[in-house]
Amino acid sequence: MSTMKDVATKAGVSKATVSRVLSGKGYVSEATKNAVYQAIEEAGYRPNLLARHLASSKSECIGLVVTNTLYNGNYFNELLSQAAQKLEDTGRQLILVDGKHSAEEEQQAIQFLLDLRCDAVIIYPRFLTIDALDLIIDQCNKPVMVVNRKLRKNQSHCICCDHKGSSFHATKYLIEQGHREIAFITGSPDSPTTLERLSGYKEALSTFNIPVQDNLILPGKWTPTSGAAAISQLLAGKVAFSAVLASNDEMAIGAMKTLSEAGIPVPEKVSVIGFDNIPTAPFLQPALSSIKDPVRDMVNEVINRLISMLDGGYLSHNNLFSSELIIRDSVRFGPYFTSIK
Amino acid sequence: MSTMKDVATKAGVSKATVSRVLSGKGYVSEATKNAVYQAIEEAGYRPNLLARHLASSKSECIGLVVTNTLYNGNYFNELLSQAAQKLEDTGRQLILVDGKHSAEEEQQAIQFLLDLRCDAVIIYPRFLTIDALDLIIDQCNKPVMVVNRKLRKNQSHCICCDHKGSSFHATKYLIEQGHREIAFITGSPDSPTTLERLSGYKEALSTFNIPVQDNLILPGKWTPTSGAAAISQLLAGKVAFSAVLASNDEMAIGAMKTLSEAGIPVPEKVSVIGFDNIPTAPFLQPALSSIKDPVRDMVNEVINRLISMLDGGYLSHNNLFSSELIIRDSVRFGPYFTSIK
DNA sequence: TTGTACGCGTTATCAA
DNA sequence: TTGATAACGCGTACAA
Repeated sequence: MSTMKDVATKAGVSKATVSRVLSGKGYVSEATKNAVYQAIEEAGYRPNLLARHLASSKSECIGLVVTNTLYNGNYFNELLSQAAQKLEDTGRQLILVDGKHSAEEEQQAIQFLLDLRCDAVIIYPRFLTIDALDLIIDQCNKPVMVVNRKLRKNQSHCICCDHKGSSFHATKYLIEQGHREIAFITGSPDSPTTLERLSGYKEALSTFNIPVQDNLILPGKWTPTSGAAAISQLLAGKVAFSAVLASNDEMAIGAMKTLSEAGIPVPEKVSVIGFDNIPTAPFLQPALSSIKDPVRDMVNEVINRLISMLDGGYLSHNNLFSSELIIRDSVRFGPYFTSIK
Repeated sequence: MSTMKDVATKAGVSKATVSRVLSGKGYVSEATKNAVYQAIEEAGYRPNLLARHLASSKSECIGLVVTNTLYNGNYFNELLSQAAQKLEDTGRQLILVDGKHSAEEEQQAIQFLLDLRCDAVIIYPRFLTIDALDLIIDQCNKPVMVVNRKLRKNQSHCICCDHKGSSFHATKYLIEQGHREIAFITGSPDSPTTLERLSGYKEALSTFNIPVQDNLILPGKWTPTSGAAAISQLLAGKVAFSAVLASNDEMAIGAMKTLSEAGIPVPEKVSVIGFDNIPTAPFLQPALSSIKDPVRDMVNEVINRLISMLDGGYLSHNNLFSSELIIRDSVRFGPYFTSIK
């Protein structure tokens, strides 16, 4: 690879002049400017970004850390594409690195980006605790934003979705439709989101003086298979239920499959609501109502706030974004298995 | 940020010694080693990767270029997660950068990775032509691999899926089931994959002496909506058909929705096959048969070959991977609209 | 308007 | 076993 020095000698000028031409800063005569451009062309010169970033201590890069176990599903796609598109306008590059599958590796990924001298870092955490994240932000001199985790200390460095609130509202909606036996399928036990959605469900029941039944709460793992298994378990136990709230759409889809195989029509006999809103789902299963997370809006806010930290100028703050309940079909009241009970 | 020099003075040694301790190369006494470790701890030292990579001209990074318009869909997810997981084992970092939405920007993204001195680059091209890609590989001194594009010149630098072959076989399968009026929904016109799948369809028809009917070939845009529209067009034109081959699963899903709304049972009256194999689809619509692209296998081969270019030692070559036809439900023969015709 | 010289934080090659 | 010192390629005061 040819360097700036090669270009300089070829054009008969010094390195400094070449640098000036490239950066557009400082005065250069038209004549030498052209000579330099020609030399660049002839040499097939390309700047070495490592050297440039090292010398200038700027990189115009924004890092994003996501665990590869999350490299699937609609949520990640929206996060990534929105971040990339939003950053396009600012002339910065988005760099995704793998958080792999442990808190330690997640932290290493952040360190990697920092060591690469990224201008800022976005974290969509999976394993790191709130305290660990707070500590990282404290110790780090670069702007850091955390998506989907409510921090204890650095609250302006995080953007969250009101999972508990939206779960509460979904449950409330079902109750208002007349449902009283509402099954709930949880997410993986290690996810904070799992707890938030579950607590929203419980709180709504309490608010309406409906007792929480443990046998209506089924453990899931975010997958269609686990959703299907949850319903099988319910049916095998002959537990009465007229509605299902699944902690994501994949599980809701699995649940609906089991229901339909058991000859239980949705939503005539059982209403189903999922979270996260898979785009293709309504095309296949209009009866699946869903709660749509405002991923795009959150990412938007994250980037805005990062830019403001870098350039200044941004003011408004909104930490907690609310989900939207999408009713794809009338959710009707028809308690199932009540007679059997 | 503290540097190696800080650590050196704190430990009472020279930079060179610190470097030796960190790299593990060269002889260092246990005593000074410990002193250095302690100084590193106290200083909260972190290596500057820019400087390291600059000095060593190695980065242990592999770049991946994908257009952000492709940051959705199952295909991208599999590509990304497989690449990340595969690279984990080799101790290298995967860096995804955005190819944005033009050939020029796609090339810039590659240049960016090269300028960052990535050890190798993987391209999943969307806009760059074969010739442009060949040129890039010729001019580039780093290993470059192209996914899903058959190059003219640097054939060992690309891995492809046999789209034409799999489309041929799917069509052949339908013909063998007795179908003769097979509708085909294309992908976006600017995609090479679109042409390959279409030509496989046409070739199969020719092979069995079935005339290609232009009014059975509908333009799609990869989306469920466009698939639905294609079938609407078919029905409005009262064109006879007993099977649909959609160029991806999203369109197949859209097509099935229109069919079911029109009261046409799948697969009893019309058989539908899609490409790419969305994981959740079978949970919702068992009647949708699909052709599964060997994304994981291809990425696997790409990484293997890159590693071999970097480290040496890899031998076998397989440029063209074949898809697998997944029949989710018996595809039956039942020409639709034949009576009307 | 241009060139010189130093710094950015490492690695790597010599001597010592 | 260690320490100077020269790269690595570029940005940038400062001087000319």
